[in-house]
Amino acid sequence: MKKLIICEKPKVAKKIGEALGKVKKRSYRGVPYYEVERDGEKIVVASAVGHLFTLEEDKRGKKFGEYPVFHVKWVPAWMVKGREYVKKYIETLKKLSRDVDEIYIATDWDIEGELIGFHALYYICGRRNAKRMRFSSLTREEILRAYKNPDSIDYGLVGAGESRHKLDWYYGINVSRALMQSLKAVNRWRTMSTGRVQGPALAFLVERELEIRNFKSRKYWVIEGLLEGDVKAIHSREKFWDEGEAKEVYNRIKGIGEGRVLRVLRRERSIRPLPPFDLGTLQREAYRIYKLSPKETQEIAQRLYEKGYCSYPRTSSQRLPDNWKYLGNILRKIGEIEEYRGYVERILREGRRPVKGKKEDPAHPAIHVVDVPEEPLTPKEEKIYHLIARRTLGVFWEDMRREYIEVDLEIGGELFKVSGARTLKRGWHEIYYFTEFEEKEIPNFRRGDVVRVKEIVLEERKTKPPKRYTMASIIKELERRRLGTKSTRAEIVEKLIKRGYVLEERGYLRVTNLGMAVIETLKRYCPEIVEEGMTRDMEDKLEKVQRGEVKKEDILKEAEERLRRILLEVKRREMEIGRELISRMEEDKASTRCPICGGSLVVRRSRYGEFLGCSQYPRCRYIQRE
DNA sequence: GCAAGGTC
Repeated sequence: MKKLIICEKPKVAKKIGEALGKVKKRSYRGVPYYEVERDGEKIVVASAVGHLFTLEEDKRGKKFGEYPVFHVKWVPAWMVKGREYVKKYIETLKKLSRDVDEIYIATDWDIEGELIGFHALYYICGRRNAKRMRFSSLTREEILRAYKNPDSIDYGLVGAGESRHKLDWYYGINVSRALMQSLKAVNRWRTMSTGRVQGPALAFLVERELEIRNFKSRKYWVIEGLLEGDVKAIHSREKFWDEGEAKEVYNRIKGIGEGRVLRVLRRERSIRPLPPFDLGTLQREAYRIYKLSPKETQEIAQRLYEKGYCSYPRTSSQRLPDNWKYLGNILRKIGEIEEYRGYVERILREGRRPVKGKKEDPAHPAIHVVDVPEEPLTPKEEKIYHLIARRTLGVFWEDMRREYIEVDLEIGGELFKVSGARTLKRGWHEIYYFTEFEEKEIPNFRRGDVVRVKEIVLEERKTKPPKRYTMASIIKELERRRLGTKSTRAEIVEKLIKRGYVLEERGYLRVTNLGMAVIETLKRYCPEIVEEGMTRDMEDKLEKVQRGEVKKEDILKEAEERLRRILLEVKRREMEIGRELISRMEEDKASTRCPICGGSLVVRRSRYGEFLGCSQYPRCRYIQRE
């Protein structure tokens, strides 16, 4: 009996192999796989590298840029630029599956995992049936349990997965093309895109942009009492919206030189260590502390993972593995680093347990360091590594103790407040010192004390518009709105920037006029693509497909018909839309400009086909090559 | 060339 186990990624193949027994590592065309003997059977554990197949348009008889298009098929992903490496994985699976009696699918337990596994089985191994290992963590016990009690493939889930890809393709490709063809209709060109995630993401950036544009600042007044020793007391009303009222209070008390302490409230608070990193939190912290973009942080974390220094980065878990032996080993390793030794020794000696965060991920634990770098890291890798290391260690450490003091003060019959805060014990903050806590010492007020008031100040202030999103805050917002996945959010944001819909300006994301125009156009013609409800709606439909309540062909057909109607209308108005987009784009002086002379780029035709050239030809002979 | 999703 010979068995083949197909995993989602190489690292998991290794883990599963090792859980099943003593492995022999082999490789074919540079792709590793693992052989194990178990109960007299030979087991080969190999893997995919995520999706091995991708959707491609059936271009027969189609012109470039034509829409609508709905005829797509699955093709090997190595046919796509930049993904050539997929080929050797497909070839390896093909070779290994030739003489096996039984196949186990051991991809991640989710919609994409089911599809990845089925595609490998169907297109590479030429089978429809296999056993299915489902595990929610990669511990030895869990892997063995999944191996001994295999499930079967959930074809409903496979159908839902296929539908997810196709729906995203239908909407994304067609509406993107409609935008581009609208430009082309007025003889201009520019890469444009939108989709189920990009659309709503840009839409809520636009929403914030409009809030800022339409913001009317309001005046308000604050009254402060300056006390001895540079202490500020603030009138308990905080904001006076009425100038007359503020002045009345101010005039009444401005000459008063004394105040009386009514109440002193001291509260001690314990602050638990910040939980271990999920990807989103790591991205936010790396941006906040080092100004690394979420995409770069993700790439660095991926490299640290590949080098074996950190755990799997694409996780939404905030919990370390629940395995003391494993954690102990890791801690001992981190303890080899001089600056961490003292902490590690105490954690081990006292058997300290890590705190957990709220978020969980069935497939992976929180991001943690797993080893000490042997080779020197780049400066940025160094930063991320130690950020993760300190976070990991801090999770085991003691609570921080803080004291917050609130003082109520009476000045001329008005209530004022003074607040102070200080750290009593740093605890975990000693290790993970990247968060700042305000230290605001105030005198030791006691109830009944009479305090000298040096001056009463009346200040006019203005309300401020809401802040724009940053690279970091938008990732969190996407997460909150359940748009995109932990793996794709950073890329989505970069894409909006690349398209010229959004600019990063002094650290803040500002929507360009083009970005605004794209959303306005989409809202007018196909509002569903800018509504985040579309994701929710799609998920509902996919669940029905999975449960077998609806046929995938039906929901695909429905989407197709709907899009055909919408796109027909868009096509009829291409020139109008194109003109609108162009005029808004010009306001941005965006990169439709010729980089040589500043003229605009226009579509030109030669006997070799169409190309983009400078409008100033023949004065300027610039041609854009892509 | 356009999406979104997996992974190196």
